[in-house]
Amino acid sequence: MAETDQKELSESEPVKRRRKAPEDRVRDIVDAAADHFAEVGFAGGTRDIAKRLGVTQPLLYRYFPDKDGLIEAVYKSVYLESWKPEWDAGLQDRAIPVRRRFEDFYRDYIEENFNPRWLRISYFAGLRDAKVNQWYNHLVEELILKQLVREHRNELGLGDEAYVSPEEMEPTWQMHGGLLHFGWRRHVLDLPTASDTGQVIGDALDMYFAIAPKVYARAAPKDVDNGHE
Amino acid sequence: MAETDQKELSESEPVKRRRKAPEDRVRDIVDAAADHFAEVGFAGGTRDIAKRLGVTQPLLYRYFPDKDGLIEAVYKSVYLESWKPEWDAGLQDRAIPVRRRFEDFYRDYIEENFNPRWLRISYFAGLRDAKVNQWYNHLVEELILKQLVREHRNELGLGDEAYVSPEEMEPTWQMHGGLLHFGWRRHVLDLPTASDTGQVIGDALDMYFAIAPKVYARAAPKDVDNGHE
DNA sequence: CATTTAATTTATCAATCGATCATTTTAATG
DNA sequence: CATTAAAATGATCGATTGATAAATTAAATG
Repeated sequence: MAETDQKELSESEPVKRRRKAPEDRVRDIVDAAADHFAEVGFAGGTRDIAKRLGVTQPLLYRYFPDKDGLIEAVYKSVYLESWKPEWDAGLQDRAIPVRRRFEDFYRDYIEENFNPRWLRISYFAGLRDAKVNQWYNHLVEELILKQLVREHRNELGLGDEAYVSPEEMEPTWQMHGGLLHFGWRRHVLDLPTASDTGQVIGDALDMYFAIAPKVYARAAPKDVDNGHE
Repeated sequence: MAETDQKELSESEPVKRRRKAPEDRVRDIVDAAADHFAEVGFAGGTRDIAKRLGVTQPLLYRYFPDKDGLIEAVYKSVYLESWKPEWDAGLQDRAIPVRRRFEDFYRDYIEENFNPRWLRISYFAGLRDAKVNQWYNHLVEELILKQLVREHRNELGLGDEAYVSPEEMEPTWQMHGGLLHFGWRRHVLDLPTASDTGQVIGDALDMYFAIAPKVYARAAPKDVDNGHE
Protein backbone atom coordinates (compact mmCIF):
# COMPACT_ATOMS: atom_id res chain seq x y z
CA MET A 1 0.00 0.00 0.00
CA ALA A 2 2.80 2.49 -0.85
CA GLU A 3 1.88 6.02 -1.79
CA THR A 4 2.18 6.61 -5.49
CA ASP A 5 3.39 10.17 -4.96
CA GLN A 6 2.85 11.39 -8.47
CA LYS A 7 4.85 14.63 -8.34
CA GLU A 8 7.41 15.88 -5.87
CA LEU A 9 6.86 19.61 -5.96
CA SER A 10 9.37 21.61 -3.97
CA GLU A 11 6.99 24.42 -2.99
CA SER A 12 9.02 26.89 -5.05
CA GLU A 13 7.31 26.35 -8.38
CA PRO A 14 3.54 26.11 -8.84
CA VAL A 15 4.15 23.50 -11.55
CA LYS A 16 0.82 24.28 -13.13
CA ARG A 17 0.77 22.48 -16.41
CA ARG A 18 -2.55 21.93 -18.12
CA ARG A 19 -4.50 21.78 -21.34
CA LYS A 20 -4.16 18.68 -23.35
CA ALA A 21 -5.87 18.01 -26.65
CA PRO A 22 -9.12 16.17 -25.81
CA GLU A 23 -8.14 13.15 -27.87
CA ASP A 24 -4.85 12.86 -26.03
CA ARG A 25 -6.52 13.35 -22.67
CA VAL A 26 -9.10 10.67 -23.38
CA ARG A 27 -6.37 8.27 -24.40
CA ASP A 28 -4.35 9.00 -21.27
CA ILE A 29 -7.37 8.59 -19.00
CA VAL A 30 -8.37 5.26 -20.52
CA ASP A 31 -4.78 4.09 -20.28
CA ALA A 32 -4.43 5.07 -16.63
CA ALA A 33 -7.85 3.60 -15.86
CA ALA A 34 -6.87 0.32 -17.49
CA ASP A 35 -3.69 0.18 -15.43
CA HIS A 36 -5.53 0.96 -12.23
CA PHE A 37 -8.47 -1.37 -12.82
CA ALA A 38 -6.04 -4.12 -13.83
CA GLU A 39 -4.34 -3.79 -10.46
CA VAL A 40 -7.26 -3.47 -8.06
CA GLY A 41 -10.33 -4.39 -10.05
CA PHE A 42 -13.20 -2.30 -11.33
CA ALA A 43 -14.15 -1.30 -7.80
CA GLY A 44 -11.05 0.87 -7.84
CA GLY A 45 -11.59 4.56 -7.16
CA THR A 46 -11.75 7.30 -9.77
CA ARG A 47 -9.58 9.52 -7.60
CA ASP A 48 -6.72 7.05 -7.86
CA ILE A 49 -6.96 7.16 -11.62
CA ALA A 50 -6.82 10.93 -11.59
CA LYS A 51 -3.82 10.84 -9.27
CA ARG A 52 -1.94 8.68 -11.77
CA LEU A 53 -2.41 11.40 -14.36
CA GLY A 54 -1.61 14.29 -12.03
CA VAL A 55 -5.09 15.58 -12.56
CA THR A 56 -8.16 16.17 -10.44
CA GLN A 57 -10.95 13.64 -10.25
CA PRO A 58 -13.85 15.73 -11.65
CA LEU A 59 -11.92 16.05 -14.90
CA LEU A 60 -12.72 12.44 -15.72
CA TYR A 61 -16.40 13.35 -15.83
CA ARG A 62 -15.78 15.84 -18.57
CA TYR A 63 -14.78 13.03 -20.90
CA PHE A 64 -16.93 10.19 -19.60
CA PRO A 65 -20.54 10.32 -18.43
CA ASP A 66 -19.90 8.11 -15.43
CA LYS A 67 -17.64 5.39 -14.12
CA ASP A 68 -19.41 2.72 -16.16
CA GLY A 69 -18.72 4.73 -19.27
CA LEU A 70 -15.04 4.79 -18.42
CA ILE A 71 -15.03 1.07 -17.75
CA GLU A 72 -16.66 0.44 -21.10
CA ALA A 73 -13.96 2.51 -22.79
CA VAL A 74 -11.35 0.40 -21.01
CA TYR A 75 -13.04 -2.76 -22.28
CA LYS A 76 -12.94 -1.55 -25.86
CA SER A 77 -9.40 -0.29 -25.62
CA VAL A 78 -8.01 -3.49 -24.17
CA TYR A 79 -9.88 -5.83 -26.47
CA LEU A 80 -9.56 -3.88 -29.72
CA GLU A 81 -5.81 -3.59 -29.26
CA SER A 82 -5.53 -7.32 -28.72
CA TRP A 83 -6.05 -8.42 -32.29
CA LYS A 84 -3.59 -7.78 -35.11
CA PRO A 85 -5.43 -7.59 -38.44
CA GLU A 86 -2.64 -9.47 -40.20
CA TRP A 87 -3.43 -12.53 -38.13
CA ASP A 88 -6.62 -13.12 -40.10
CA ALA A 89 -4.81 -13.72 -43.36
CA GLY A 90 -1.92 -15.51 -41.70
CA LEU A 91 -4.14 -18.21 -40.28
CA GLN A 92 -5.52 -18.97 -43.74
CA ASP A 93 -2.24 -19.05 -45.62
CA ARG A 94 -2.26 -22.61 -46.93
CA ALA A 95 1.26 -22.26 -48.24
CA ILE A 96 2.33 -22.98 -44.66
CA PRO A 97 1.48 -26.27 -42.92
CA VAL A 98 -1.32 -25.90 -40.37
CA ARG A 99 0.86 -26.92 -37.50
CA ARG A 100 3.55 -24.31 -38.28
CA ARG A 101 0.90 -21.72 -39.07
CA PHE A 102 -0.82 -21.96 -35.69
CA GLU A 103 2.41 -22.29 -33.76
CA ASP A 104 3.65 -19.06 -35.33
CA PHE A 105 0.35 -17.41 -34.59
CA TYR A 106 0.19 -18.47 -30.94
CA ARG A 107 3.77 -17.37 -30.36
CA ASP A 108 2.85 -13.90 -31.52
CA TYR A 109 -0.61 -13.84 -29.95
CA ILE A 110 0.72 -14.83 -26.53
CA GLU A 111 3.71 -12.53 -26.80
CA GLU A 112 1.32 -9.69 -27.57
CA ASN A 113 -1.49 -10.35 -25.11
CA PHE A 114 -0.26 -12.44 -22.22
CA ASN A 115 0.76 -9.71 -19.81
CA PRO A 116 -0.58 -8.86 -16.35
CA ARG A 117 -2.67 -5.96 -17.57
CA TRP A 118 -4.51 -7.79 -20.35
CA LEU A 119 -4.99 -10.99 -18.38
CA ARG A 120 -6.16 -9.33 -15.18
CA ILE A 121 -8.61 -7.07 -16.96
CA SER A 122 -9.94 -10.04 -18.92
CA TYR A 123 -10.61 -12.05 -15.78
CA PHE A 124 -11.93 -9.05 -13.85
CA ALA A 125 -14.26 -8.32 -16.74
CA GLY A 126 -15.47 -11.91 -16.89
CA LEU A 127 -16.28 -11.86 -13.20
CA ARG A 128 -17.92 -8.42 -13.36
CA ASP A 129 -20.25 -8.99 -16.25
CA ALA A 130 -20.01 -12.05 -18.39
CA LYS A 131 -21.30 -10.37 -21.56
CA VAL A 132 -18.05 -8.65 -22.49
CA ASN A 133 -16.08 -11.81 -22.05
CA GLN A 134 -18.72 -13.81 -23.91
CA TRP A 135 -18.30 -11.45 -26.81
CA TYR A 136 -14.53 -11.83 -26.79
CA ASN A 137 -14.74 -15.60 -26.50
CA HIS A 138 -17.02 -15.61 -29.51
CA LEU A 139 -14.33 -13.71 -31.36
CA VAL A 140 -11.64 -16.19 -30.33
CA GLU A 141 -13.87 -19.00 -31.44
CA GLU A 142 -14.57 -17.49 -34.84
CA LEU A 143 -11.15 -16.06 -35.60
CA ILE A 144 -8.89 -18.73 -34.17
CA LEU A 145 -10.48 -21.99 -33.10
CA LYS A 146 -12.88 -22.59 -35.97
CA GLN A 147 -10.11 -21.67 -38.37
CA LEU A 148 -7.91 -24.27 -36.73
CA VAL A 149 -10.52 -26.99 -37.24
CA ARG A 150 -11.27 -25.97 -40.83
CA GLU A 151 -7.67 -25.67 -41.90
CA HIS A 152 -6.68 -28.89 -40.21
CA ARG A 153 -9.58 -30.82 -41.69
CA ASN A 154 -8.65 -29.48 -45.09
CA GLU A 155 -5.03 -30.50 -44.71
CA LEU A 156 -6.17 -34.00 -43.74
CA GLY A 157 -8.21 -34.21 -46.92
CA LEU A 158 -11.53 -34.12 -45.09
CA GLY A 159 -13.07 -31.49 -47.33
CA ASP A 160 -13.84 -27.80 -47.00
CA GLU A 161 -16.96 -27.83 -44.87
CA ALA A 162 -17.19 -24.44 -43.10
CA TYR A 163 -19.46 -25.62 -40.33
CA VAL A 164 -17.77 -26.60 -37.10
CA SER A 165 -19.87 -28.46 -34.56
CA PRO A 166 -19.85 -27.66 -30.83
CA GLU A 167 -18.37 -31.12 -30.22
CA GLU A 168 -15.43 -30.24 -32.44
CA MET A 169 -14.92 -26.95 -30.64
CA GLU A 170 -14.39 -28.39 -27.20
CA PRO A 171 -10.92 -29.89 -27.73
CA THR A 172 -9.76 -26.65 -29.34
CA TRP A 173 -10.95 -24.81 -26.25
CA GLN A 174 -9.12 -27.35 -24.14
CA MET A 175 -5.93 -26.34 -25.91
CA HIS A 176 -6.61 -22.61 -25.91
CA GLY A 177 -7.82 -22.66 -22.31
CA GLY A 178 -4.75 -24.55 -21.21
CA LEU A 179 -2.56 -21.86 -22.69
CA LEU A 180 -4.66 -19.15 -21.06
CA HIS A 181 -4.19 -20.86 -17.74
CA PHE A 182 -0.46 -20.86 -18.41
CA GLY A 183 -0.69 -17.07 -18.68
CA TRP A 184 -2.80 -16.94 -15.54
CA ARG A 185 -0.20 -18.86 -13.57
CA ARG A 186 2.73 -16.92 -14.96
CA HIS A 187 1.45 -13.35 -15.04
CA VAL A 188 -1.35 -13.23 -12.48
CA LEU A 189 -0.34 -15.73 -9.84
CA ASP A 190 3.37 -15.11 -10.39
CA LEU A 191 4.10 -18.80 -10.19
CA PRO A 192 7.25 -20.33 -11.67
CA THR A 193 6.39 -21.72 -15.10
CA ALA A 194 8.34 -23.32 -17.89
CA SER A 195 10.86 -20.84 -19.21
CA ASP A 196 10.48 -21.95 -22.82
CA THR A 197 7.11 -20.54 -23.87
CA GLY A 198 7.67 -21.86 -27.37
CA GLN A 199 7.83 -25.40 -26.06
CA VAL A 200 4.67 -24.90 -24.01
CA ILE A 201 2.86 -23.78 -27.13
CA GLY A 202 4.33 -26.61 -29.18
CA ASP A 203 3.24 -29.20 -26.64
CA ALA A 204 -0.25 -27.72 -26.42
CA LEU A 205 -0.61 -27.96 -30.19
CA ASP A 206 0.83 -31.49 -30.22
CA MET A 207 -1.75 -32.51 -27.68
CA TYR A 208 -4.53 -31.14 -29.84
CA PHE A 209 -3.30 -32.53 -33.13
CA ALA A 210 -2.91 -35.93 -31.49
CA ILE A 211 -6.64 -36.38 -30.93
CA ALA A 212 -8.06 -34.04 -33.57
CA PRO A 213 -8.56 -36.73 -36.25
CA LYS A 214 -10.59 -38.80 -33.82
CA VAL A 215 -12.71 -35.76 -33.00
CA TYR A 216 -13.36 -34.95 -36.66
CA ALA A 217 -14.40 -38.53 -37.32
CA ARG A 218 -16.67 -38.50 -34.30
CA ALA A 219 -18.37 -35.31 -35.47
CA ALA A 220 -18.93 -36.45 -39.05
CA PRO A 221 -19.77 -40.16 -39.16
CA LYS A 222 -19.09 -41.54 -42.65
CA ASP A 223 -22.26 -43.61 -43.02
CA VAL A 224 -24.40 -40.49 -43.25
CA ASP A 225 -23.54 -37.95 -45.91
CA ASN A 226 -25.98 -35.17 -45.15
CA GLY A 227 -24.85 -31.69 -44.28
CA HIS A 228 -24.98 -30.32 -40.80
CA GLU A 229 -27.61 -29.22 -38.29
CA MET B 1 -30.21 -5.08 -8.92
CA ALA B 2 -33.34 -6.58 -7.36
CA GLU B 3 -33.91 -6.18 -3.66
CA THR B 4 -33.15 -9.34 -1.78
CA ASP B 5 -35.95 -8.68 0.69
CA GLN B 6 -34.91 -11.22 3.27
CA LYS B 7 -38.09 -11.39 5.35
CA GLU B 8 -41.63 -10.30 4.62
CA LEU B 9 -42.91 -9.37 8.06
CA SER B 10 -46.58 -8.46 8.19
CA GLU B 11 -46.26 -5.89 10.98
CA SER B 12 -48.39 -8.09 13.27
CA GLU B 13 -45.65 -10.26 14.67
CA PRO B 14 -42.29 -8.90 15.88
CA VAL B 15 -40.61 -12.05 14.51
CA LYS B 16 -37.70 -11.50 16.82
CA ARG B 17 -35.65 -14.65 16.63
CA ARG B 18 -32.13 -14.57 17.92
CA ARG B 19 -29.35 -16.33 19.74
CA LYS B 20 -27.53 -18.94 17.78
CA ALA B 21 -24.72 -21.09 19.06
CA PRO B 22 -21.49 -19.26 18.19
CA GLU B 23 -20.19 -22.17 16.12
CA ASP B 24 -23.39 -22.22 14.07
CA ARG B 25 -23.37 -18.46 13.69
CA VAL B 26 -19.77 -18.45 12.50
CA ARG B 27 -20.56 -21.15 9.98
CA ASP B 28 -23.60 -19.26 8.70
CA ILE B 29 -21.69 -16.01 8.40
CA VAL B 30 -18.82 -17.59 6.48
CA ASP B 31 -21.31 -19.33 4.22
CA ALA B 32 -23.25 -16.16 3.48
CA ALA B 33 -20.03 -14.23 3.00
CA ALA B 34 -18.77 -16.82 0.53
CA ASP B 35 -22.01 -16.59 -1.43
CA HIS B 36 -21.91 -12.81 -1.48
CA PHE B 37 -18.22 -12.46 -2.29
CA ALA B 38 -18.60 -15.07 -5.01
CA GLU B 39 -21.27 -12.92 -6.63
CA VAL B 40 -19.79 -9.42 -6.40
CA GLY B 41 -16.18 -9.91 -5.38
CA PHE B 42 -14.38 -9.18 -2.15
CA ALA B 43 -15.23 -5.48 -2.42
CA GLY B 44 -18.78 -6.50 -1.54
CA GLY B 45 -20.28 -4.81 1.49
CA THR B 46 -20.56 -6.34 4.95
CA ARG B 47 -24.12 -5.06 5.28
CA ASP B 48 -25.23 -7.17 2.34
CA ILE B 49 -23.82 -10.24 4.03
CA ALA B 50 -25.70 -9.44 7.22
CA LYS B 51 -28.89 -8.92 5.23
CA ARG B 52 -28.59 -12.40 3.78
CA LEU B 53 -28.61 -13.78 7.30
CA GLY B 54 -31.40 -11.53 8.56
CA VAL B 55 -28.97 -10.03 11.02
CA THR B 56 -27.44 -6.63 11.63
CA GLN B 57 -24.04 -5.71 10.29
CA PRO B 58 -22.14 -5.06 13.56
CA LEU B 59 -22.79 -8.65 14.57
CA LEU B 60 -20.18 -9.80 12.08
CA TYR B 61 -17.54 -7.94 14.05
CA ARG B 62 -18.26 -9.99 17.14
CA TYR B 63 -17.03 -13.10 15.33
CA PHE B 64 -14.40 -11.62 13.04
CA PRO B 65 -11.85 -8.90 13.86
CA ASP B 66 -12.37 -7.14 10.55
CA LYS B 67 -13.39 -7.71 6.95
CA ASP B 68 -10.04 -9.21 6.06
CA GLY B 69 -10.49 -11.75 8.82
CA LEU B 70 -13.83 -12.74 7.36
CA ILE B 71 -12.33 -13.02 3.89
CA GLU B 72 -9.59 -15.26 5.24
CA ALA B 73 -12.21 -17.50 6.82
CA VAL B 74 -13.96 -17.70 3.47
CA TYR B 75 -10.70 -18.71 1.81
CA LYS B 76 -10.14 -21.53 4.25
CA SER B 77 -13.73 -22.71 4.10
CA VAL B 78 -13.88 -22.85 0.33
CA TYR B 79 -10.50 -24.48 -0.14
CA LEU B 80 -10.61 -26.98 2.71
CA GLU B 81 -13.99 -28.25 1.59
CA SER B 82 -12.69 -28.77 -1.92
CA TRP B 83 -10.59 -31.86 -1.29
CA LYS B 84 -12.02 -35.25 -0.40
CA PRO B 85 -9.50 -37.21 1.69
CA GLU B 86 -10.38 -40.44 -0.11
CA TRP B 87 -8.98 -38.99 -3.33
CA ASP B 88 -5.44 -39.34 -2.02
CA ALA B 89 -5.60 -43.10 -1.82
CA GLY B 90 -7.70 -43.44 -4.95
CA LEU B 91 -5.08 -41.81 -7.13
CA GLN B 92 -2.48 -44.31 -5.95
CA ASP B 93 -4.53 -47.45 -6.31
CA ARG B 94 -2.46 -49.37 -8.84
CA ALA B 95 -5.12 -52.03 -9.16
CA ILE B 96 -6.81 -49.62 -11.53
CA PRO B 97 -5.16 -48.47 -14.77
CA VAL B 98 -3.83 -44.91 -14.58
CA ARG B 99 -6.08 -43.70 -17.32
CA ARG B 100 -9.26 -45.00 -15.63
CA ARG B 101 -8.00 -43.87 -12.24
CA PHE B 102 -7.56 -40.24 -13.23
CA GLU B 103 -10.70 -40.14 -15.32
CA ASP B 104 -12.71 -41.35 -12.35
CA PHE B 105 -10.99 -38.80 -10.16
CA TYR B 106 -11.55 -35.85 -12.46
CA ARG B 107 -15.20 -36.75 -12.91
CA ASP B 108 -15.68 -36.53 -9.16
CA TYR B 109 -13.35 -33.57 -8.62
CA ILE B 110 -15.10 -31.51 -11.28
CA GLU B 111 -18.54 -32.59 -10.16
CA GLU B 112 -17.63 -31.50 -6.64
CA ASN B 113 -15.80 -28.24 -7.28
CA PHE B 114 -16.79 -26.81 -10.64
CA ASN B 115 -19.67 -24.61 -9.59
CA PRO B 116 -20.10 -20.83 -9.82
CA ARG B 117 -19.30 -20.25 -6.17
CA TRP B 118 -16.04 -22.19 -6.02
CA LEU B 119 -14.80 -21.00 -9.40
CA ARG B 120 -15.65 -17.34 -8.90
CA ILE B 121 -14.09 -17.21 -5.45
CA SER B 122 -10.99 -18.94 -6.77
CA TYR B 123 -10.53 -16.39 -9.53
CA PHE B 124 -11.46 -13.45 -7.31
CA ALA B 125 -8.93 -14.68 -4.76
CA GLY B 126 -6.22 -15.05 -7.40
CA LEU B 127 -6.79 -11.50 -8.57
CA ARG B 128 -6.97 -10.09 -5.03
CA ASP B 129 -3.83 -11.62 -3.58
CA ALA B 130 -1.92 -14.26 -5.44
CA LYS B 131 -0.61 -16.00 -2.33
CA VAL B 132 -3.78 -17.91 -1.52
CA ASN B 133 -4.09 -19.18 -5.05
CA GLN B 134 -0.39 -19.99 -5.16
CA TRP B 135 -0.88 -22.14 -2.12
CA TYR B 136 -3.82 -23.96 -3.67
CA ASN B 137 -2.01 -24.45 -6.94
CA HIS B 138 0.86 -26.00 -5.02
CA LEU B 139 -1.64 -28.40 -3.52
CA VAL B 140 -3.05 -29.32 -6.92
CA GLU B 141 0.46 -29.89 -8.19
CA GLU B 142 1.43 -32.14 -5.29
CA LEU B 143 -1.81 -34.05 -4.87
CA ILE B 144 -2.90 -34.47 -8.47
CA LEU B 145 -0.44 -33.55 -11.17
CA LYS B 146 2.76 -35.04 -9.77
CA GLN B 147 0.83 -38.19 -8.92
CA LEU B 148 -0.31 -38.37 -12.51
CA VAL B 149 3.26 -38.20 -13.79
CA ARG B 150 4.56 -40.71 -11.24
CA GLU B 151 1.81 -43.24 -11.75
CA HIS B 152 1.92 -42.95 -15.50
CA ARG B 153 5.70 -43.33 -15.62
CA ASN B 154 5.40 -46.38 -13.42
CA GLU B 155 2.76 -47.95 -15.62
CA LEU B 156 4.99 -47.39 -18.64
CA GLY B 157 7.80 -49.21 -16.88
CA LEU B 158 9.90 -46.09 -16.46
CA GLY B 159 10.71 -46.71 -12.82
CA ASP B 160 9.52 -45.26 -9.54
CA GLU B 161 11.41 -42.00 -9.39
CA ALA B 162 9.48 -39.61 -7.11
CA TYR B 163 11.00 -36.44 -8.49
CA VAL B 164 9.02 -34.67 -11.19
CA SER B 165 10.79 -31.93 -13.11
CA PRO B 166 9.20 -28.56 -13.93
CA GLU B 167 9.39 -29.50 -17.60
CA GLU B 168 7.27 -32.56 -16.92
CA MET B 169 4.74 -30.51 -14.97
CA GLU B 170 3.85 -28.11 -17.74
CA PRO B 171 1.85 -30.50 -19.96
CA THR B 172 -0.09 -31.70 -16.91
CA TRP B 173 -0.95 -28.08 -16.17
CA GLN B 174 -1.97 -27.70 -19.79
CA MET B 175 -4.50 -30.47 -19.25
CA HIS B 176 -5.66 -29.31 -15.83
CA GLY B 177 -5.80 -25.68 -16.91
CA GLY B 178 -7.81 -26.58 -19.98
CA LEU B 179 -10.39 -28.27 -17.78
CA LEU B 180 -10.44 -25.27 -15.43
CA HIS B 181 -11.12 -23.04 -18.38
CA PHE B 182 -13.97 -25.34 -19.33
CA GLY B 183 -15.44 -24.61 -15.89
CA TRP B 184 -14.78 -20.91 -16.34
CA ARG B 185 -16.68 -20.85 -19.63
CA ARG B 186 -19.54 -22.97 -18.37
CA HIS B 187 -20.11 -21.64 -14.85
CA VAL B 188 -18.69 -18.13 -14.87
CA LEU B 189 -19.20 -16.89 -18.41
CA ASP B 190 -22.39 -18.95 -18.85
CA LEU B 191 -21.34 -19.95 -22.33
CA PRO B 192 -22.75 -23.01 -24.07
CA THR B 193 -20.30 -25.85 -23.61
CA ALA B 194 -20.25 -29.52 -24.48
CA SER B 195 -23.04 -31.25 -22.64
CA ASP B 196 -21.06 -34.41 -22.02
CA THR B 197 -18.60 -33.44 -19.30
CA GLY B 198 -17.31 -37.00 -19.22
CA GLN B 199 -16.24 -36.75 -22.83
CA VAL B 200 -14.53 -33.42 -22.21
CA ILE B 201 -12.53 -35.00 -19.41
CA GLY B 202 -11.77 -38.06 -21.50
CA ASP B 203 -10.51 -35.98 -24.38
CA ALA B 204 -8.38 -33.84 -22.08
CA LEU B 205 -6.76 -36.96 -20.66
CA ASP B 206 -6.31 -38.44 -24.13
CA MET B 207 -4.53 -35.28 -25.18
CA TYR B 208 -2.15 -35.55 -22.25
CA PHE B 209 -1.47 -39.25 -22.54
CA ALA B 210 -0.75 -38.81 -26.23
CA ILE B 211 2.34 -36.70 -25.64
CA ALA B 212 3.29 -37.79 -22.12
CA PRO B 213 5.82 -40.46 -23.20
CA LYS B 214 7.66 -37.90 -25.29
CA VAL B 215 7.74 -35.53 -22.31
CA TYR B 216 9.08 -38.18 -19.95
CA ALA B 217 11.81 -39.09 -22.43
CA ARG B 218 12.70 -35.44 -22.86
CA ALA B 219 13.01 -34.94 -19.11
CA ALA B 220 15.14 -38.05 -18.48
CA PRO B 221 17.55 -38.63 -21.38
CA LYS B 222 18.63 -42.27 -21.42
CA ASP B 223 22.35 -41.68 -22.08
CA VAL B 224 22.83 -40.27 -18.61
CA ASP B 225 21.73 -42.40 -15.68
CA ASN B 226 22.23 -40.04 -12.77
CA GLY B 227 19.40 -38.95 -10.52
CA HIS B 228 17.88 -35.56 -10.70
CA GLU B 229 18.89 -31.97 -9.90
C1' DC C 1 -38.31 -16.26 39.66
C1' DA C 2 -34.18 -13.46 40.09
C1' DT C 3 -29.56 -13.14 38.38
C1' DT C 4 -26.07 -13.25 35.08
C1' DT C 5 -23.68 -13.95 30.78
C1' DA C 6 -23.28 -12.87 26.22
C1' DA C 7 -25.62 -12.71 21.69
C1' DT C 8 -27.69 -9.06 19.19
C1' DT C 9 -29.25 -4.48 18.11
C1' DT C 10 -29.33 0.60 17.90
C1' DA C 11 -26.93 4.58 17.10
C1' DT C 12 -23.19 6.65 15.21
C1' DC C 13 -18.58 8.07 13.42
C1' DA C 14 -14.87 9.05 10.13
C1' DA C 15 -13.44 7.92 5.65
C1' DT C 16 -14.33 7.26 1.05
C1' DC C 17 -17.18 6.81 -2.86
C1' DG C 18 -19.27 8.67 -7.47
C1' DA C 19 -20.97 12.75 -9.10
C1' DT C 20 -22.35 17.97 -9.75
C1' DC C 21 -21.56 22.90 -10.27
C1' DA C 22 -19.51 27.24 -10.06
C1' DT C 23 -15.11 29.21 -10.75
C1' DT C 24 -10.51 29.67 -12.49
C1' DT C 25 -7.12 29.45 -16.02
C1' DT C 26 -5.04 28.05 -20.32
C1' DA C 27 -4.48 28.81 -25.09
C1' DA C 28 -6.37 29.91 -29.44
C1' DT C 29 -8.59 33.80 -31.93
C1' DG C 30 -9.09 38.42 -34.23
C1' DC D 1 -3.56 43.01 -26.37
C1' DA D 2 -8.38 42.09 -25.57
C1' DT D 3 -11.73 38.51 -26.32
C1' DT D 4 -13.48 34.03 -26.03
C1' DA D 5 -14.19 28.97 -25.84
C1' DA D 6 -13.28 25.26 -23.10
C1' DA D 7 -9.93 22.62 -20.30
C1' DA D 8 -9.18 22.08 -15.58
C1' DT D 9 -9.77 22.95 -10.68
C1' DG D 10 -11.98 23.77 -6.01
C1' DA D 11 -15.64 23.05 -3.22
C1' DT D 12 -19.06 20.20 -1.96
C1' DC D 13 -23.08 16.96 -1.75
C1' DG D 14 -25.47 12.59 -0.58
C1' DA D 15 -24.76 7.84 -0.25
C1' DT D 16 -22.14 4.11 1.32
C1' DT D 17 -18.27 2.09 3.46
C1' DG D 18 -15.83 -0.51 7.55
C1' DA D 19 -15.79 -0.16 12.23
C1' DT D 20 -16.81 1.14 17.37
C1' DA D 21 -19.43 1.61 21.72
C1' DA D 22 -23.37 1.59 24.44
C1' DA D 23 -27.87 -0.30 25.13
C1' DT D 24 -30.94 -4.19 24.73
C1' DT D 25 -32.54 -8.81 25.18
C1' DA D 26 -32.49 -13.82 24.80
C1' DA D 27 -31.24 -17.80 27.26
C1' DA D 28 -28.64 -20.28 30.68
C1' DT D 29 -27.85 -20.47 35.70
C1' DG D 30 -28.93 -20.90 40.65
